[in-house]
Amino acid sequence: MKWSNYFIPTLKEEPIGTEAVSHKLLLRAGLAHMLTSGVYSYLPLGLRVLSNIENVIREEMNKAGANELLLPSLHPMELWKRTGRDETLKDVMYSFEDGRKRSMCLGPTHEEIITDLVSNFVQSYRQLPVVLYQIQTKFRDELRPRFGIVRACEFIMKDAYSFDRDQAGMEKNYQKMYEAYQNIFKRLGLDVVITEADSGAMGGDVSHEFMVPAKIGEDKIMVNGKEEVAIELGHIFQLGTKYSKALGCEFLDENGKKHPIIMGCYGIGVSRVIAAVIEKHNDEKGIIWPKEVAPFDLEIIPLSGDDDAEITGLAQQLYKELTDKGLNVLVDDRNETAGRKFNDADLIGIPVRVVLGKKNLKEGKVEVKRRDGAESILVDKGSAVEAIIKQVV
RNA sequence: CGGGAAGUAGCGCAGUUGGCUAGCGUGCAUCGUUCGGGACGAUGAGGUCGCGGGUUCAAAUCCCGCCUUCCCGACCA
Repeated sequence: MKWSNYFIPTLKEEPIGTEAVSHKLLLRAGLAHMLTSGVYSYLPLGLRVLSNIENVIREEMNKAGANELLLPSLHPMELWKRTGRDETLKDVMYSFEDGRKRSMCLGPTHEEIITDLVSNFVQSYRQLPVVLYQIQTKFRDELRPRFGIVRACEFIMKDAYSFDRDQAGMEKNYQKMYEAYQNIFKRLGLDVVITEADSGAMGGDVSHEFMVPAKIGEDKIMVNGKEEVAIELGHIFQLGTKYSKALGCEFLDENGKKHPIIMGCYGIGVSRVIAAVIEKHNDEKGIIWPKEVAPFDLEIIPLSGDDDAEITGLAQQLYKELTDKGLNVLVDDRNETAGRKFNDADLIGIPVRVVLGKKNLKEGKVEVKRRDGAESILVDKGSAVEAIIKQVV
């Protein structure tokens, strides 16, 4: 990708009304833009990061045996009345009457919807277990949105639901999800602290939260004697039969006897993960993306203010060869000064930077530098591709 | 929803004891010189001073009401 063809509106100055480091960098690096309090647009670079996070989650969910689907955001209130959550979640629900005078809401979560769906198709123990998940926008009327995308009125969540015939089966799926979550956060470069938690409005007996200690946390946890604030990124619940009973989601056993399905649900605040990753991976110059999250694998910076044909040509050649090897490459081909390119590169935090400059090229060398390391290395132009790949991997 | 702070050019800010054509930095446009850490010069475009009302010869500035945003608290991925 050429920078000149890509929309990366970086900001030189700190945006007003930002406190958290991750919030400042989210906006300065051109990842997102606020439409109104608690509502954000994801710009091309931010969308790449979001997609990377989603894909890590997808891989681990699929590995754990869950199937992806997509549920609607627009719900009839009728379904929510059947579990009584039209009342318990009243304050956070965006609800309204539509043109046909139907009472509707925008989904703040999806237990009711998925349970209703499964009840339509599952009748027998032979069809169980079923584990489904989606990655979708949730709507919550937050009175106080916070720290940019950390607590927003519209945010992206991965929510999975398991349906089993008995407690043992549900606990098995719960354990699989627990392990999948550990893998996900590890791959995303986050050290999570797992705590037993209160199930709150979700219901059920057992639940665990996946927390990342960070300054902008909204929850207080004990890290195993000291109190720390942390961001809640994931929460898994053993729901039991609360929703299946209320919505008639039942199956027949071997003896033709009817039972409510035993459920579990498993959420990750996907958009919130971006903030957590930035919060944990930055320095005074900008973001330092972990490999799996980074919007590009590497950035090539040709310093060819005078339209130097050798530098421009080498940039094109490296771009092609590295792209052919399957890497995502960003080339800062803008007609900007070196200082500006370097500062923007540090800000957007691509893991590896390759600088093509006159002085080094005279010696037949190009510079390769990792964003997370201080020392740059000089490599022969001829063997640059191999040397660069070594740094990326 | 309680407490605090703030709204002036795309962005960051100054101006607020009422007074001339509302200013600075940055960004943007054009031209020239630059080109390894946010370069320099010249010219230029860009404003319902958050909104509405009031006081006054005169309001960005004073008064009243409202809106919006951020931070702390209570509540949730």
